Amino acid sequence: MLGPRIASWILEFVLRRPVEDWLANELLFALPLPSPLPPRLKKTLLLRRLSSDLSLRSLSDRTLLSLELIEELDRSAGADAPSDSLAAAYAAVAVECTTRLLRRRSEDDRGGNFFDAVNRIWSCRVADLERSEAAGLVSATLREARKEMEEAVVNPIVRVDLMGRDTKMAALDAVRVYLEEAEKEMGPPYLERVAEAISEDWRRSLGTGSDGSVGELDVMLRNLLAGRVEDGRCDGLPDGDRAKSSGLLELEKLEGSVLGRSKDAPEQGGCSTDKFECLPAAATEVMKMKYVFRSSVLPAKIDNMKENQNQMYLNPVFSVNDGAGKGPENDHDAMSQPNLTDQDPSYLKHGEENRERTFLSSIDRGTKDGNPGTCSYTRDSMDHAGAQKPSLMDWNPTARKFEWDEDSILSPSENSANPSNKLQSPSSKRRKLSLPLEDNKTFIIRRRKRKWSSLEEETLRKAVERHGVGNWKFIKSCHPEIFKNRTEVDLKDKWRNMMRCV
DNA sequence: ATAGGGTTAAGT
DNA sequence: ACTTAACCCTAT
Repeated sequence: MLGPRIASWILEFVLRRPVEDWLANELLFALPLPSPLPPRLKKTLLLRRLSSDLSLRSLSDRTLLSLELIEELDRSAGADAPSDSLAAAYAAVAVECTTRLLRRRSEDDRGGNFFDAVNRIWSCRVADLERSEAAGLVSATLREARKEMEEAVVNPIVRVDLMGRDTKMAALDAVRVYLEEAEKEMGPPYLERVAEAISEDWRRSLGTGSDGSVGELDVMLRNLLAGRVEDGRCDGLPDGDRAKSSGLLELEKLEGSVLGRSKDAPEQGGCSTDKFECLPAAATEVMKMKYVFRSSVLPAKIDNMKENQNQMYLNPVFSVNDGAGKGPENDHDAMSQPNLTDQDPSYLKHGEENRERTFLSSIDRGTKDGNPGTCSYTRDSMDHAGAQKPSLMDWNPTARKFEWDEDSILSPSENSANPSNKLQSPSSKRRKLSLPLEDNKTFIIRRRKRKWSSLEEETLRKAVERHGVGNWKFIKSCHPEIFKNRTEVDLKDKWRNMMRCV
């Protein structure tokens, strides 16, 4: 049996190792993780995401978001204030996210993107931050930078000065410094600590031997995946590894004693959770987190394991950062990555990406409304967190539709050739949404209705006042946190509604 | 990306 | 049963 707690340990361990990103992702999907995810695992995922950005040398708004989420996570774990290095990284990345648009200015763009970015990042995002509980992220440096950015909007000399600076290197360095510090603070992966306490030999057999070879670990993980971790059961390990697997079981039992005497273990600053909680596995949050991570680390198109394996051999797109404090020396060989988008990772793009069969089994096919044709997610993070802020790892809120047919569950690759077919009704303009099972065996998932909060309404009202009607995407990007559960279309619809009442 | 028509479901 | 906010689909 592979319990949720052990699954967390394994994932944390893997995330801290230089395994391929796709492998880590597959494991994220395959493992029976607990829900809510343990804070320590969340933080590990976020750090890994940062690490990925760093090794890809791709800093974007999503990097900013990662840093914000880390701050929020630390804060909810009781940390007083974000560390200097976190605040410094945030400031440096914010500066880079703005100035890079200055550098990239092209013939058809007369700096408009830069002005947009200043507005979006500095006038909206940072201003929001200042007013929020996350104000700790707003350092003196950040304030100064904000002044400078706003000055740059009106003063070409400041812009030229900005362009002359290597803000990218500065930001990458700042992120690197923070990462090193954070990983040090986290200490070695939990699994490693437990294993260490039990047997040096066992630890080596997991592939963390002194030769630093990852091959063995890769093989083991692939076996694990090939065997499909189902129903919390891990029966895919080769015989030789079963012993290790049951060793894990023993570990779980030993958790108390081992951790009870973990004085020699490194301090667990920042993220207070020294140990993973063991909570019942509810699919929703786990899925959310999986989405966040998957969409953030993987290249846009990931269809199945086989393809990914091919990709691994033929086209090793990702140069995964060594993670666990191996140091900054590999900066030079981190080539720029064509496949990486600047998109906010927490938002999946389109239907095709949603059509992942891997996690179908985890979807809550709620039939509480008695409608057999609809699957409903219960993804209201407020429900879990009470009056708390929405979950950090909110599942992709912009996903609108989810569909598949029975055949594609059995053989996903064969039927996914032209997914858009299924969207079109052969005859009429619109499909009969209420009978999805009858005509084409397609499920339609409708998002749960969420009433607009007064904060959302007020923010929208002000934003429209400021930026005008119709700039929905821009407005959303100005308030990524407030509108994280809304699509641009939602904003538009809401405005339409608000206008109807007046 | 956005506008506008259409659908769903919560609330009365 | 009716209203309407929230959500979905698709032409442009």
